[in-house]
Amino acid sequence: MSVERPTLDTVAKAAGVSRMTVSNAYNRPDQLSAATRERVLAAAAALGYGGPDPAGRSLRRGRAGTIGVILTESLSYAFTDPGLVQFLRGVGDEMSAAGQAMLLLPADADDDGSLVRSAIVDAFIVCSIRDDDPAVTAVRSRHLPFVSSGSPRLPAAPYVGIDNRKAAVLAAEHLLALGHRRLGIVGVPEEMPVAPDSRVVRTRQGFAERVAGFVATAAAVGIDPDSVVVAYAETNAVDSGAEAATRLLGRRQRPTAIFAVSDVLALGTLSAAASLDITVPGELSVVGFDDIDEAAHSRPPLTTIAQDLREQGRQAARLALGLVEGKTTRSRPWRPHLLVRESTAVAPRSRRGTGVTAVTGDAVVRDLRPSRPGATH
Amino acid sequence: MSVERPTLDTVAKAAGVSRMTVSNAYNRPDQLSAATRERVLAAAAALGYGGPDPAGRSLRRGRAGTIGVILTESLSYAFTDPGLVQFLRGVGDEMSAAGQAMLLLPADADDDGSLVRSAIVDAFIVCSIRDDDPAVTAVRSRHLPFVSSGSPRLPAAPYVGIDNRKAAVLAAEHLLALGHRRLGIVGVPEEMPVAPDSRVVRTRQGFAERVAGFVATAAAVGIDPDSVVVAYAETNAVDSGAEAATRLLGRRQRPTAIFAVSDVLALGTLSAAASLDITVPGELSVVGFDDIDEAAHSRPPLTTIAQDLREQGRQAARLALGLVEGKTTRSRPWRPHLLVRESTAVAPRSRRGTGVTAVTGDAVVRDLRPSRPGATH
DNA sequence: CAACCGTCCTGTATCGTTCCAGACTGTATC
DNA sequence: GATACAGTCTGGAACGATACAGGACGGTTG
Repeated sequence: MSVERPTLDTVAKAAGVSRMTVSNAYNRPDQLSAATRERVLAAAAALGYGGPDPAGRSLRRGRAGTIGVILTESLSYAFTDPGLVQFLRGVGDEMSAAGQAMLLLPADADDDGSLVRSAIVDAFIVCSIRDDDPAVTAVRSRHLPFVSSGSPRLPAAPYVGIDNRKAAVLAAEHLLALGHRRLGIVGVPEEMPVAPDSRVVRTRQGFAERVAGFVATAAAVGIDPDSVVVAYAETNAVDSGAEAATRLLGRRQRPTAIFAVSDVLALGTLSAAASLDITVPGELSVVGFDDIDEAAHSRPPLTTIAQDLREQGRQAARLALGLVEGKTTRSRPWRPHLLVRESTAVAPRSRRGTGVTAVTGDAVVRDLRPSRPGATH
Repeated sequence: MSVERPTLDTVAKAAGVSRMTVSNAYNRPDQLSAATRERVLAAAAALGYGGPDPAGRSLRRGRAGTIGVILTESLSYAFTDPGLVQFLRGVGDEMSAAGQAMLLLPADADDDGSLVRSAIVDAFIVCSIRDDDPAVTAVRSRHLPFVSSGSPRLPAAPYVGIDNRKAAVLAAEHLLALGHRRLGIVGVPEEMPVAPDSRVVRTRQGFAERVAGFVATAAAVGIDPDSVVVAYAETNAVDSGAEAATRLLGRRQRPTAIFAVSDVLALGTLSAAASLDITVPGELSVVGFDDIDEAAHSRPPLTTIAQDLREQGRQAARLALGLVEGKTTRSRPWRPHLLVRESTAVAPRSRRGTGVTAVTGDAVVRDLRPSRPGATH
């Protein structure tokens, strides 16, 4: 037993052939006779040779056969976010199909970008990381193709994602059309510390845009923006969402409708309402965001802004794989839509006037649409 | 703009230094003067050099800085299994801490093991894949250290996981102690086709052992093993679980207690019961397996066999990282335990005799414990 | 003045593979 | 009998990086 790992040369010598023949035995069986191949593989087995070293191959070929996925947060947190998991699932779909592997890189363990710099990949997919994060800087400096996804849209890179502001408008329109005038929002701070002990990852999943879009839409029909109270959850987790919603629902004039900037938070909101014996949608309407799997199975099933995160993941992967091949496909922005389930209903009869003229839902919706469609591009 | 990517040599020539000095500018700033370093980096930037190529480094250093995680199924399916996600989360914890990345390899896209053979990693973690799967064969042939996890325990490799049979005994003991005698099981076929269009991955997450352990325990107190009906779900998913449970609950003599071999299936069972207006735990007790996050939040909260999958992931990662360093740490087998929440209760008064002598819970439990503890090791 | 120091930098060898051009067979073709 | 031609196999030259040994140099020391 030698400590040295055998190489193509070792095997070649043992089998009495050239190095190249050994390589061919593994990679191009048609380039040598079956007998020779047999002999070579036998020699390799005897030496405990593990097959051509991928590191050598990757160097020579100039391809890694791997796409790097850079996650906003620690891997640990990433897996707790069902939306992100859906996205990764989509990426995985395409990777499997392309026979490639995916390398998961946590941005939070990578203050100096060293993980990114040492990743043996052909391209990157960057998930919801701000432009000024060291991980993004590192990606740029690698001069490898990359795709940005989620939010924000990184300059000079193909982007997969939705317009969060516009998406939130859909939620607001829906609730206003149902007659709701006392509105609340469960949000997440712009820069969310992922865990108490982790550095503040400069993440931005578009939560702020969602809040802004919602408030602006409400304001457009005469609702005082300051009356739309935003309760911030500490993190994007069910428990935090429940905690924030409890604060909102404990207020003197509690809202009749809550927009949660993610389904996870919306689930927390449902749970908070249940604890306080507030019926949904009878006394409280709840709209979520993302349409994660659980949204369909909650009680009641969640009305939400659906963005097909899995398909977005697929598209991001296709884009990245295409870039490796030198294709510069452009992707169209993604279209979210409102998915009405059972967590929203007509506003309960208010105990006092709201000061806002009642309008029919349809009228409101029409009024709120951009007057010059497409001009916002 | 040249098509050629610049290398250390290109930069060295441009900066008027040796190749090694450029390398040091990136990797060992203390090995050269600040002025030279500045000059080198400026030249690199001007040329659009992306920093030392990790492929070359990996070849030379003989380390990849990456652990490969081989998943039973397509990446797509993997992300839908909360238990597996928890495990991956644990792996991620350790990887982040060690400053390493994790490479996700779907076994199903890898009929011939080519993905495994071309993975640039220092070690593998194999998740719930049978010994005879091509992916496992490929791992073996790589002669790299690897850890097996879940089930089955692969020969000659460190293992992280529980004894599924013993774990299921805990579930059976609990239900029997509550007086249940008409028992049902929601299981998953031994070889589960992950998706209609995918090859049959030869997976085994220990589901069969769980069924066997449960039935044997019931038999030990005089229950006819054939009376313990097993309904097989097509896949390990909530909907499939609900479908299987519905079959079980539609039987003439419907069971008063159901053991689901995973929490996901148990959640499906709860949902099926709700649809059929069967109260849990009043008319039906349900025990799950895994203790995924959702188990605590279901209605009612799920009694389950807890195995700390996240911690198992951590341990698997530590083991793998250790093996790379040449440490041959041995791990002890993992200990599952029964976590009683609110989905189980004393059996409803039976409408007819069961033919089994009533025994107290405690007595049953004691009787069922192995007579020679430790002898099964 | 020789010996020696630390700092900064260079040159060569090597990691394990694959590409490429060509050489050597033996058979078929003109 | 020369030519062409697959089918096999070989040796040299990259691929892009790092390890390592050592050289140049200005300065200190005895």
